[in-house]
Amino acid sequence: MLSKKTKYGIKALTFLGRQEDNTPVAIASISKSENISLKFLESILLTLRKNGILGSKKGKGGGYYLLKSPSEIPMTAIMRILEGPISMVPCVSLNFYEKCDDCPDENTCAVHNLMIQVRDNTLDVFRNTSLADLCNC
Amino acid sequence: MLSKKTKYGIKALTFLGRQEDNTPVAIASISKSENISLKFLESILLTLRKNGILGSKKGKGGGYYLLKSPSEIPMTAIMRILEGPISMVPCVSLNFYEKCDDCPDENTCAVHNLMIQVRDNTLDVFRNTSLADLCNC
DNA sequence: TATTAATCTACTAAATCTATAGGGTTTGTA
DNA sequence: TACAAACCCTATAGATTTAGTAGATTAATA
Repeated sequence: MLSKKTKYGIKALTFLGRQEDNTPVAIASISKSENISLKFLESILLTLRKNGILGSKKGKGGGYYLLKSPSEIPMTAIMRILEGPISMVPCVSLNFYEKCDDCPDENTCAVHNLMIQVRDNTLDVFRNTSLADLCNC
Repeated sequence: MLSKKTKYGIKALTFLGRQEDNTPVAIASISKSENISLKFLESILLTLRKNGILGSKKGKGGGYYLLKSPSEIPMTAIMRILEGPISMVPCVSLNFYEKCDDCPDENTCAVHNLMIQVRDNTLDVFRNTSLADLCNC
């Protein structure tokens, strides 16, 4: 299941990507427009900033803005920052690999081999989608 | 993330599918062989039985066994029973649909449209995989 | 019939995660 | 200087996950 954190994050990013110019947008504006709890959104945008997706401006007229053009932001990046691993199990994760405690041999593990397929398919979607694609729908 | 419940469930089913004949296998055997907590596995197998995947036999010489041949058990069924919806958001779920509170219009929701793609790809994998495929690796 | 081996049922519990709320601090701008 | 906004820290209720404990029930067998 997609966490609300990710869902809200994507919605906020899409909202920012749809802005005419790239002037900062206040959290409160996004919160109202997208029906997202203000304080929750605050923490989400903060992690997006810390991970190089967003920039911020403090004080009056401040807010958040995209650091790159939406077409240059792949969904893989967004998903990994907000949701974490794209794989359903750590043992098939490219960026967050971890060995399973219980499994003696990955090569003969049914779950492992199945989840590699799922990962590849999901990855295909996210790699071929940028924030720009989400903004145009 | 795949829950341990699902992971263990799949491993147990694979173990059962790899048996020579279809005589009942005791939970304890599966538990030892697959490194799964006995009582946790017990509850997992119970739900698989209640959902028509497994049969059980009580008393001495009892245990669990597959009700159908592995090739007749699609992974979609197993996943839905153990993990629940295959979709990452309820608003794109075929079997567990729910409307989002926050979203005014699904057709223009970026998350919705993205997750439909993910669902379709994941579904493809599960639909084209049966338990038999997992047993042969 | 007594024993044993197994499933079944119910309750509990620790740990972690999720989604939020509150309050105070800092910084930039008008 | 006043204000508006991001920033930071803490707490927390609730849900979910992952078990563990205790016992009841059932069936085969000696």
